[in-house]
Amino acid sequence: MPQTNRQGRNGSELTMREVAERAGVALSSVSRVLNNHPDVSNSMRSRVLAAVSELNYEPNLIASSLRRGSTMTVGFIVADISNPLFAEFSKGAATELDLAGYTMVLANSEFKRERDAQLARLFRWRRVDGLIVSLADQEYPETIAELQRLEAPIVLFDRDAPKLPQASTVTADHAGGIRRATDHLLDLGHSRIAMITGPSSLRPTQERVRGFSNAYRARGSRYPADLLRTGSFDAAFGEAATSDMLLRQSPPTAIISGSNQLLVGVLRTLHRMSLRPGRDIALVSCDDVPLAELHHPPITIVHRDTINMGAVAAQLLLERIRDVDAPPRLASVRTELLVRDSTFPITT
Amino acid sequence: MPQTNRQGRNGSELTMREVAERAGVALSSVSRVLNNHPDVSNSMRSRVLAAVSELNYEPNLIASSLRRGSTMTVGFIVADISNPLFAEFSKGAATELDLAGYTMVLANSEFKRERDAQLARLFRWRRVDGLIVSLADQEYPETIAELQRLEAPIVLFDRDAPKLPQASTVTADHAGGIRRATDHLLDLGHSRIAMITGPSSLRPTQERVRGFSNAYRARGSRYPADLLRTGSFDAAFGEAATSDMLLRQSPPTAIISGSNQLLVGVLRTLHRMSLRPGRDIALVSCDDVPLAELHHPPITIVHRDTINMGAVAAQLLLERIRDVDAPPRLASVRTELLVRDSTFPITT
DNA sequence: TTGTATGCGTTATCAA
DNA sequence: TTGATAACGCATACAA
Repeated sequence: MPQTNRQGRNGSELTMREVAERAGVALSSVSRVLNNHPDVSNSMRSRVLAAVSELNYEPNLIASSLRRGSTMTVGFIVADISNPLFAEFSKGAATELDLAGYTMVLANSEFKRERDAQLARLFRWRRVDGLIVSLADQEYPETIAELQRLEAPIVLFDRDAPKLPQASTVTADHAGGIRRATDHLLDLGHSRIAMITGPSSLRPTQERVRGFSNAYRARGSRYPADLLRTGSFDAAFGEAATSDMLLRQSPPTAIISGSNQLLVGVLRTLHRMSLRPGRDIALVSCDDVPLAELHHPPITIVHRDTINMGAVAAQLLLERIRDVDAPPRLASVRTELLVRDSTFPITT
Repeated sequence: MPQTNRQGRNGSELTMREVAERAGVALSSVSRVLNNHPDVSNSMRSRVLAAVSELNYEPNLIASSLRRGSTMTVGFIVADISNPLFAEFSKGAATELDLAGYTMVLANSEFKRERDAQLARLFRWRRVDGLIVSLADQEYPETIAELQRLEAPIVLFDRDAPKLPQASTVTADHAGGIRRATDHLLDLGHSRIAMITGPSSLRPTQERVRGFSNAYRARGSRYPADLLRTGSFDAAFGEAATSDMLLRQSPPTAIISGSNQLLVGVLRTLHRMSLRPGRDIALVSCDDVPLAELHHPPITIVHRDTINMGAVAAQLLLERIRDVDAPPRLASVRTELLVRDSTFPITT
């Protein structure tokens, strides 16, 4: 005999079967009542519900998922769950999904592309109804292959993946934000502007570089290629890159940091070198966090509504879960420049 | 030619049945091979695996869960997923659970106690194999009732719940940390020390108050009750409480903030009042975040290893998932005082 | 070592 | 409107 024990009188799980017996009706009727099927009489409904509460019956969502073919579950693969920014994305998404009755499963790739692929497979095996992915590497073939095999809808979170044309995408206007930041600095008289940002293979980086370049080009010049550093999103990279650039013969007079984590590294180096933002060097970073607001002086920021961005991702996904034929969509969240005291006119 | 789509020919799912047919063996043999059952011949293994890869078979974890009675899934209810601290707890837990083959489902109560209860029920219905909970309210009867009905093991995360004696608990030595922080301030000559911390109904708050009180009592005095403010963990409360206290006739000369979020509020008020920590007022906060490290001046912190705390929670849970008879355990993570420039000797 | 057969708890189809 | 019954895909007791 296959043995399973949960609750219930004799050690086996309390199921609809017992409820049906108690109410003196058929198993199928219990199911209908519990699923609000239209064709149930009031007397049937009350008899069943009485039995349900007497026995303290609890539905088994696993069995339900198997039978229905849908798990009411959505996966979200993020690159770094401990980054408060990702935490806010996931909060926005989770709130929206909850409202629709979906449970979000959050997974962390730790910026490892192999992990992306693994997780995509695991989610497929778990039969999620949809997937939101902020890939560690938007080109990695294994990951793309795994995602292509997924029949559930996909939303790419701030990533480009031409090989996944069936996916919806949510992004932020990084190019516009950095364009405004660069214009702001150029207007203040800075010409040696450094930009330190993430991996060059990721959309946010590509967009930021584009915005940076556009600002210079609009003035008939080219951006200083020696002052552009792409690499990764972590503090250590920000720290090293800042150090490097400031030790040059002609150091930058302004720095643009491409993320909150990079900002931590940039500030570590500046503090170590006793350079004060807003006085000795101009500083702009991306995404508003307490550190930026409460730093002395407060730091100028390219801001976006992170909670909302998560919510939009969830909406795009739900749209396609509900309507299989809905075409993939692209949504972009706007950015805005919050000018604070870390940027100042250069005096030559 | 391996079929690339996991849907079978007729649109229905590709199952072990097809694999068995393709390999010319019984359905059960496929299952045995895939589950590494000891009694399988090498020839059987290779035949089955060949068919599996030819057909691109993918297991259905939902069906497997139903049959096995275990979902290889663990729930984690946190009060505020967007707080970087909780994000780190969950990262530590997820990493540990992953290693053991479990998938973590993170849920956010937003510090709403009704949400705790709802989520506990949902997780029960989803048949999670275990649950880690950082309750919004450790007394709320509905939540306690829901948790009591869960037959899967529970780990309380930095919470006390005497009504749940079957649960393991992981906590941090908040009392010791605050005791050291208070001693530090008293040694520096401060006597009007304010403490602003979370809800008085939660363990961390209770422990902090205890540590605060102990420090004074060890010196034969009592802590200044008018300077203790408990309330909530958010920045708004920190901002208001700080404001209140500083506008009194005899304001504190030092402030202890009970969380990273409260710190944000405290600093907002101090900045607004142009009071500089480390010069005009001494400041200690709990949990090291970039803001504390990179603030000017850097802020003295009661530190704990958050990632590790998450990992320990996962370990306690796995211990009881694997051995049903294992007794509940209590683990405590140590805290340490990181003395920085925000604390200084008072000059009267 | 392998095959046969059953049931996990639910939903959906079909008659009644 | 209700009831009987057949899947959903898999893992296991048992027979061979």
